[in-house]
Amino acid sequence: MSPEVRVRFAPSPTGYLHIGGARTALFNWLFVHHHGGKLVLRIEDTDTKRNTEEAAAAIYDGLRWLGINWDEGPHLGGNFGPYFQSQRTEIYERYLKKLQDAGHIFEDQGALRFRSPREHVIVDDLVCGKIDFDLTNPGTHPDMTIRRPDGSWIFHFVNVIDDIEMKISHVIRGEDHLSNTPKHIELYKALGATPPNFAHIPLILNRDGSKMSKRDEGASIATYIEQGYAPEAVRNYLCLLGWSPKDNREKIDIEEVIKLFELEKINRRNAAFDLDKCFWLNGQYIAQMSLDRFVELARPFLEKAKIDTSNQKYTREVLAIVKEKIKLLKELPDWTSYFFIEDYEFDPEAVKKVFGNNPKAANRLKTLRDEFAKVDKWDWQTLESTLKSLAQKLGCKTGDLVHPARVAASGRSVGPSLYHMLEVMGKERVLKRFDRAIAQFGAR
RNA sequence: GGCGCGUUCGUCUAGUGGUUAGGACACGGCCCUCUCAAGGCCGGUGCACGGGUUCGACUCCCGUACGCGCUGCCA
Repeated sequence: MSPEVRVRFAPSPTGYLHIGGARTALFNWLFVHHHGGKLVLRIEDTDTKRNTEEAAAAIYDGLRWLGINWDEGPHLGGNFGPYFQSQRTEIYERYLKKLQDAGHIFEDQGALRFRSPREHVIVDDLVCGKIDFDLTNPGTHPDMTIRRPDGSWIFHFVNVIDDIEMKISHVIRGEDHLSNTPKHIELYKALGATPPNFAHIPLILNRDGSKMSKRDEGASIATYIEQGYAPEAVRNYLCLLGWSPKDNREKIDIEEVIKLFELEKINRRNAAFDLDKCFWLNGQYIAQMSLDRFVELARPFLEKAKIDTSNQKYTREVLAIVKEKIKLLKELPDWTSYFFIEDYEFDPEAVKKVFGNNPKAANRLKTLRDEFAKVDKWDWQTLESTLKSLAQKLGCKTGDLVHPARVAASGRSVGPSLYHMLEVMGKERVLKRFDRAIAQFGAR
């Protein structure tokens, strides 16, 4: 018989989702999706009884954003709840009684400790292999505390109880727990339970190898949400930390990862988090995603910047031409605001560079304006050929017309392809903008 | 200190006894070009060190160094 695959992600509610936690959750999720089974989300709030829901919200948000859905847990329930440790006291009492009756527990200054059997414990880890821990020496491996004098529970105990009660088949967690595992196995044995399979995955560190803490750049998933990363890109990057498809692919969709994912192929060495590469991968995702998806991701960022997106067709056309330029969604307002308002500001640097020391620029712009006024078919191809033939006629470089036109129409020197930009803006708007610029910069 | 785990370009990685040690990010150069990007091409940088084993080690074994984790009445 092969029992159902049941895994869990068991964070404690700290108010944010750590990138390492997210990766642990992701590997659990991948494992379940590869084999079929259930992912349980369990909130380990033994220590902090207050504000659990609030502090756990960041975890829910982060997981949902990454597309990591759970099958049992908060908001969903399930047959093995409650899914908050703070609500499971009776269960823990029951198991404690069992251990006490069997003589495994002793009191020490009001706290309760588990008496170790003092044996070697073999941890047969799916990632790390067989490891022999010698727990015979009480000096180096003291009997663990399972309950404090105030009655609150210690992680090692409740974690094991919950995994037994929730019928967890595979414990996939950070390598920081590897050394705790033999202690946990002692508990399983004392309770007559079969230990689950264990898989300890490497940790995620900073670029310099130091431990990533809350303050470090990129440590919290909230950062990626705020900066405007595409969730599928961050998820892809996370997959590549400690795991690889082994065929040099970097951008690989999640369905493919699910198909290839195996715990045995996870690396054993800690990985440094490379924000540059995550950023690059995000750019790849944005460039290659559908326009529909881009529009969907862009919406909240435009709304937040109070950009009027009521003209959906126009908004979509604008987004289509800036899509290939954007690396982070938070850049969107900067790249698009001038499409939506007429009183956009002129970047002084750009004005100076284009009109400042070249009196001809405004005149050229005027000439271009008159040529454009005659254009009937207002598309980028026509605009390009019109502009280029005018440049030839005037004996100037294409850029001599392009730059003034760009500054006139957008107020800045950087932007998407000029011709596409003008096409999207439409003839009437463009001519008006040219007129405004000619009036403003031509008379000096 | 003790115990455990790890060590291939700066970073993520491929590689499991015989390879010019491959890819990607980042970096530098060139090309393309209306700006900024993107893209294309080229380039440098790596098997921690020392012993074995072997005809032959990045690859196997031992040691050293370094890193990380655990060693809590944190999780």
